[in-house]
Amino acid sequence: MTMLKPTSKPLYQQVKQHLVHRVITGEWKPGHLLPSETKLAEEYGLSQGTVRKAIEEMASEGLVSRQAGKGTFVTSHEGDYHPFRFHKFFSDDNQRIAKDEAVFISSRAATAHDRVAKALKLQPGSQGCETIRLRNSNQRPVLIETIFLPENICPDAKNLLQHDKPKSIYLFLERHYNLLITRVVEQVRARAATEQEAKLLFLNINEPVLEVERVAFSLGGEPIEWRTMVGPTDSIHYRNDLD
Amino acid sequence: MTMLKPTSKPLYQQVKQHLVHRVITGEWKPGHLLPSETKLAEEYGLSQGTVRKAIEEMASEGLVSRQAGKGTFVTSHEGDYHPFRFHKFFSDDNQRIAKDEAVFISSRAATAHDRVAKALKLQPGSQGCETIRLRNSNQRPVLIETIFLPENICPDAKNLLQHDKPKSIYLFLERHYNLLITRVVEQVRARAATEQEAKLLFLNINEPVLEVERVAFSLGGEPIEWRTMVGPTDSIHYRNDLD
DNA sequence: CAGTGGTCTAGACCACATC
DNA sequence: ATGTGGTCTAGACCACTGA
Repeated sequence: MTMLKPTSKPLYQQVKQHLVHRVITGEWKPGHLLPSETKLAEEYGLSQGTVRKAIEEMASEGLVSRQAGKGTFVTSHEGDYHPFRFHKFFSDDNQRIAKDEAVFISSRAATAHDRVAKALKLQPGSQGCETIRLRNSNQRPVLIETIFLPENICPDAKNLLQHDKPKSIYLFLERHYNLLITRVVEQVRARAATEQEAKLLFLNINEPVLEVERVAFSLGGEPIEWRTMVGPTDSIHYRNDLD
Repeated sequence: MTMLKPTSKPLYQQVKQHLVHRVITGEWKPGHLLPSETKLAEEYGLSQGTVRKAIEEMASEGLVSRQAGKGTFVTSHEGDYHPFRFHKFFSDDNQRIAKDEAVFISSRAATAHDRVAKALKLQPGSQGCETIRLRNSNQRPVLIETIFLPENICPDAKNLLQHDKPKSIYLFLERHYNLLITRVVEQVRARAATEQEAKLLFLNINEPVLEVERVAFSLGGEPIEWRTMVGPTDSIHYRNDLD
């Protein structure tokens, strides 16, 4: 029987905390079955109702999912606190367009044009690093990402990016600049594909594409990154879940 | 003692639905104190635990807030539950495209086509009410809304809508059917305008438009409404704020 | 069939608010 | 002192799952 610290916190909270710990440390991996309420109640020396309340909170937070008759399973929590949580593009068969490695097209020094400078509150003509990547879905290029990072905030980004080629820019910003992105604002539009876009995405020119323009802010509320994501939406879409 | 319908739904769900109704209809107004669990349990002829579970769900959804020793209060849902909180369209000068009255084009009985039936989990061929509205920005039509409401959930919607012409469908659903919309899922795509759309929006045919397809769910998690919102994005955009 | 989670009951004790 | 919600227990019955 597992012992709990004799704090004043409610027992079900302590149980929840302990169960979360066991999930995080990998004792129960994503997709795996947890012991039944009865077993856990016995293990912790508590009633089933108390353990139930702990598990129900975890379920409501999406850490586990419950199925009557089968049991409680650890959710594959690729979903919530990972660096792709801002990525809203999904294929029409419900796969997130971010798992596969992005293809790096180029990474070069660039001047912030008006649209970028305004969004990131930079002096007009400020220097930075512009990176272009391509994302695939079902072996087909579906998304062009154009990413601008200001030189004054992210010095030497060009070389670091060319060396790292990270899957996630936000993981890269954490590692190299200690910048944690906590908020993004996106503007979504429909427009015709440019010649360059049509070429990269194997489209006809003037075909409709979705353009997402994003500004990412750090923990302190400072605008850090500007990017656009452009692609056709016949086999993928932008999904938004609101409550 | 209040009677509940002898359906197969769990009692606490029925109690919750009924309590929500009493809040919406103004029996208990924002800021007011609800009867105690004991009183309500007595009133409904159920155990305190069952009523408790109903109230706890309402609290977790922010409809009421609880204070030990004092009681349960209706949340002043001025800020959070307002009916336009799901409306993500803004003009490029940052005005929300929803304040002005929508122009009603038509409201007619219709059969749910495949896309609708699948999204709302209806039998193929189910009946319902299809409403088309137009929204303006700066004296120009910019958004076509096509709204489908199932007949079995929203009986007589056609006549009620033609009579009311409500600014907000969700306010309408609350008033007439006691349905509180708490969650929507949207899929956003870019595509070419159809002939009819081009005519209504003063566009050339095949011009790129943004299409937002939405499914709205009630408090109980049941899909209620299907709609699309279609428009050009040269003077407006779809904005998403993520943290 | 036995085991699981889902629902519902009926009690108990506690800390906190109010009067 | 009384009433509130917060926690905890111990049982009951159900529907669903899988062997």
